[in-house]
Amino acid sequence: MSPRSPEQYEEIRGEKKSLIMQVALEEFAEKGFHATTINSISKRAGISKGLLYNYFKGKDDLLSEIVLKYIYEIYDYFDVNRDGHLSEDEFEFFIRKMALILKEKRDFWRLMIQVLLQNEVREQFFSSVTRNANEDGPQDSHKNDFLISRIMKIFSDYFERKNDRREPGYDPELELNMFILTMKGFAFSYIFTDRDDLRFEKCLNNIIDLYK
Amino acid sequence: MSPRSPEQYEEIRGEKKSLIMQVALEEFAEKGFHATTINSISKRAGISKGLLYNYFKGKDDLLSEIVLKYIYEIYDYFDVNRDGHLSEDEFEFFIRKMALILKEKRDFWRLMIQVLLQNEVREQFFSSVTRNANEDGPQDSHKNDFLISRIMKIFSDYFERKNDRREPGYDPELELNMFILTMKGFAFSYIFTDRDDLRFEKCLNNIIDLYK
Amino acid sequence: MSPRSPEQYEEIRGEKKSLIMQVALEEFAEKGFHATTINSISKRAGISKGLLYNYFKGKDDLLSEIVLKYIYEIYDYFDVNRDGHLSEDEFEFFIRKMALILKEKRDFWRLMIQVLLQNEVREQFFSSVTRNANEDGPQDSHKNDFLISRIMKIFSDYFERKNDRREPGYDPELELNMFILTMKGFAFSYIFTDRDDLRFEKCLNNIIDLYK
Amino acid sequence: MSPRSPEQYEEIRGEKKSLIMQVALEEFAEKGFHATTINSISKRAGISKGLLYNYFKGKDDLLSEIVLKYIYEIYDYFDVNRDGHLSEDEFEFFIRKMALILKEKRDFWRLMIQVLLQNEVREQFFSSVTRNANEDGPQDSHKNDFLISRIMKIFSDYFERKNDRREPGYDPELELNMFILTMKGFAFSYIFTDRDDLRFEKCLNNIIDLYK
DNA sequence: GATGAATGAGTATTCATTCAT
DNA sequence: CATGAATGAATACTCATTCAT
Repeated sequence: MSPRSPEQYEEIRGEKKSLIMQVALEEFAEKGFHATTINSISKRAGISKGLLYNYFKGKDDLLSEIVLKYIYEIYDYFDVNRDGHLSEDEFEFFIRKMALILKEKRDFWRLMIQVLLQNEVREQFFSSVTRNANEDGPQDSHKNDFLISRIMKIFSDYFERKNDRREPGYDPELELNMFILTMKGFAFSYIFTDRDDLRFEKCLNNIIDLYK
Repeated sequence: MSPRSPEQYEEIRGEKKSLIMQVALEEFAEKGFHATTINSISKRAGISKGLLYNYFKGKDDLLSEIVLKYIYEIYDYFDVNRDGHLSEDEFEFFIRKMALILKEKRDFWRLMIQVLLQNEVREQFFSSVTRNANEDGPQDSHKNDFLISRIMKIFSDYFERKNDRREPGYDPELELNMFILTMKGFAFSYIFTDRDDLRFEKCLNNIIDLYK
Repeated sequence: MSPRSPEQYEEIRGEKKSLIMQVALEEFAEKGFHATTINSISKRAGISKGLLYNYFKGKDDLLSEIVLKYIYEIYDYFDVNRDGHLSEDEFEFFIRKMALILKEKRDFWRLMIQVLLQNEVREQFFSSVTRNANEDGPQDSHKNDFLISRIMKIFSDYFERKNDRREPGYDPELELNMFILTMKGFAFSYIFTDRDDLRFEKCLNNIIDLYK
Repeated sequence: MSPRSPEQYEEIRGEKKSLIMQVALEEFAEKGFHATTINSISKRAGISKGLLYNYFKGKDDLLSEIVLKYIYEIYDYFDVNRDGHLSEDEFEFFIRKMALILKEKRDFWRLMIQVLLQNEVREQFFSSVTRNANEDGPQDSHKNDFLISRIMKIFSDYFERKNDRREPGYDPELELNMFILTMKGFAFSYIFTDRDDLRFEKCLNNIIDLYK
């Protein structure tokens, strides 16, 4: 007789929203953002089209909520709020964690690549990131950049520190860039492959050997 | 006022077709395949919608013709019909050529990534390739695979040959995979960046140093 | 903690209903009937959508209840249940009262115009009215007509009576029609203007001078 | 075999566009803007929904094109580009022309009232008009105002001139406002009535008698 | 070859209304 | 009484494709 409590409503909303985002992510990853219809998402989620619009303003809003949610999740994964110092063991841990995230959030990365392929979006997102990481100046912590540039800075410092105890020809900036490039190669190979592959494990070990 | 010869007609047809494909590629790369309309393509090409359908069966046909055309172009770039033997100098030449192609055909690669993101397409395309390249058996020359697997085979042989004169721990298959992975990293970094970057040149030299 | 008496419940119901109708009228007047959503009404009234359906069968029902309520209010304003005789002073009082009602119920009139713009509704509403007023026969007191036609009849009689003491060319029916027409002009000018305007007062006085 | 000439295409476009606007106006006038569907318009015009969007950007664009078209038509009707001087005969001609336009464009006026009922739109449209007309200063011929304010100025001048030869109590501004008000009353009465009515002719004559 | 008007199936989105709690 | 999640029919709008000229 009596209506649900606000907490009950909040819980229902939270669960439904999660469900929709999960289902939508899968569809987006499989078929692409544009090729995925609101219809198929709601069908697959077992809800009506209208309900989806109770939770999201539209298809674009759904997309950006998904992207933001996962970015924050990944951010939390790395617990970036540490002292900023990366030991060699932590470095290895980091790399293996990255591989794990690639595996567990493969759908998200596929979606992310689609997003980054659109010219306008890409620039806001990535451009400033690498630039910030290579600079020594105080971090310019704009909202968007903050998450990734923070990680980049930690790696930049890591390779800078290795500079001290290496041979003269060692170029820390080149080393950083090559490391990032190699990780991107690993990531994209992984994302574009469906099944798990024994070779990836070997490559990962090799990358750690090379840059640790 | 004399009527054009059949050859002239053929040439006109060829040029128009090329123009349309060129324009379509740019639009696809900029806005994505689904977000690009036949209307905008024909407008930008300065022709009518109807005429486009004189040259292509439909939007999908336009896409696959573009993809095939560029794949063949890239294939020709490498002049793969050689003896299959790759010297160290040829290896370096190859890598630099690849970088050049990335630069000149950036639009194509952006489109290609979109294509490969669609699950069904991806599998037909890439999966068999790397497997073939790692096998010694006679080449399985299916249409699609042939082009890329042929190149892969040449690289596979290259690293196999280096095995003979290196230290005991050398693993040619791992070396091949790491090389491919690194090149992919280089490629994706390049594709997703708009402006040319000094760092890419340094990275390229480093890659050559590492794997030549 | 004692349960409310039935009377209290009834009072609460009445107040809630009034609140909803008041809010709905404002929204209808501002944005138009179709452009106003049940959602915005209930939000603005501080209640749930469901509750609104406890008081009204639907959006249409809400509309017609509003229209009827205000018509009766206006009817009461004029206290039409008099003897039907209109003195000159009462005539002036009437006109000024009309102006007052226009001012105080501006939202209602804006809604009313929307209603009358729909073909089907308009006919039921206004057509018979003026005809009735011009006829001498016994009033055809259909529900809808009754309210307005009663007023019209009073005015008709008023101008008929003036006929007796005026010059030969005096046409009471024309005078009635011109008076109604002028009042309509005044009304519409007023309704379509947001701010109060000094000129309206002057015009009103002029109208009274002309037809009193 | 050969395609239509640009002129032929232009002709087809023009006719179709007119047809759609005509039909849309009727529907808008009958059922109201919001209650009219693109579907019903296209059905009634005997075309597909898609075609409508070849000619108009959307429902709103369709509306504003209709409104503008008729405003310009009405403007032309009055041939306002005269010397600005209105003789008594021209005054009468003007009034009768207005009545004619009301009759012939009744659908348009019904639509116009709907438009003016929306708060934002109304202000841009009418507010500046009457103000401009009452001022003596040089006309501020902003785009929107120009059409109507020009007409208003002519009437304003007309009543100003009558001031010279009338008795002392004559107030030209009041006379102008009363005239406008009366014409509005005539217009609205006319617009809200379906059939033609003998009484309107009588009223019109009376108005001319009063203000000529 | 070439044009662009015309189609219609498909898509995102809205909103009155219902109903379990 | 009261709530707001849930529904689904309806609606504006898009776009690949066809076809008469």
